[in-house]
Amino acid sequence: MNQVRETVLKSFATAAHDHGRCIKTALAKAEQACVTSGKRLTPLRRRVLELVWGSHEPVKAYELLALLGQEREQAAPPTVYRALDFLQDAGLVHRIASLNAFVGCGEPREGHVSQFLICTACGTVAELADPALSSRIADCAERLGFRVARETMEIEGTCRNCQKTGKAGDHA
Amino acid sequence: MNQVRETVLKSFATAAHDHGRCIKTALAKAEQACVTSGKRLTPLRRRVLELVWGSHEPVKAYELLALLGQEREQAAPPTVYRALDFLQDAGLVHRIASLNAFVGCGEPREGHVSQFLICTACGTVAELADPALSSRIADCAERLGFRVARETMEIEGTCRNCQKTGKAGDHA
DNA sequence: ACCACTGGCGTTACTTAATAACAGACAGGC
DNA sequence: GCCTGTCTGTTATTAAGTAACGCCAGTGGT
Repeated sequence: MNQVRETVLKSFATAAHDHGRCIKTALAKAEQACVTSGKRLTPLRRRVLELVWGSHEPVKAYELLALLGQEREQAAPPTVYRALDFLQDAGLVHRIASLNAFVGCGEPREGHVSQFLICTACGTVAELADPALSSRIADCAERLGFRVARETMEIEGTCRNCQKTGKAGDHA
Repeated sequence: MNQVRETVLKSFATAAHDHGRCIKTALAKAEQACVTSGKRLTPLRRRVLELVWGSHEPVKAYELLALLGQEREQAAPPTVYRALDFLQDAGLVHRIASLNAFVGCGEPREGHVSQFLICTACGTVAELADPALSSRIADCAERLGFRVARETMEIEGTCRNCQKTGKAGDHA
């Protein structure tokens, strides 16, 4: 059985970790990824990415819109949705369908799988990248002649911290 | 490795299967389940369930609303959403988050897992219930001290039929 | 230098999705 | 009868997402 990826451990250690640094790293990686793949990380897109990375909690499109509205006159829905579309295509953010929200992706790579643990108490989201899961899915699908294009896995529950502190907030 | 459940095979065999019968069975099971658990499957709720079972394709809330509107004067969003909420709680329908849509559940049971194969060509959805997948998820989660409450798995791709016929419709 | 083409963005308007809050109806227990 | 809770009707509003059009800056060809 495979080692569970470090990404996850990091993300749930929110109390401890230096998030400013976390954002910087993410932005740097993103920039790098765009250079490599010839995609244009414009100021607007960069800023949206930065805002998404504001926390490890999923951010809603209209929240982003409001944030953008504070710093520039012009901010309509398409502004933010277009940026988000780009970022998704580039593998820099993931959309969490069950929450209608977005989170930054720590390991930009196109065609990336999308497996998340979502703590409904604190709202934190951790990305999982378990090859065993993916391959099990592939097995099931193949047996049915189904060709997999995209997998979405969103697991809600309570993270270790929130179990300890008995939190029960409603970030569902 | 476990046998993949029959449910799936049935659902993708849409061309062949007698859907009228399929609905009837589902409704009967639902009624039974409600009796057993002391829940009230009112005429409205029953009708909504029936409409959801109209096909094996996911149905949108506002489509249901329109259908309801044809047969009764009064049909506002809450009408249909409340019915859907009830049906979800009772485990009679599933919500497919990535599509904002609903499908009937062939095996009503509360706390049911939710694993779907979604054909983006024909729109058909098949429910998967693979214990191995669930247990692998549980493993990953446990290792991180994460307590799983609900799992959502939505796998998009192309079903066997559509691969053969080369269909490429956009039921994404 | 000029032109055409493209991609990114601004803007307006609209559709779809979902929920809040309040009011009436109705059923069952006492 | 009356109280209580649950189901439904109704109105209004918020959130989410998309369509369509036009401008402009950069790029590449001639």
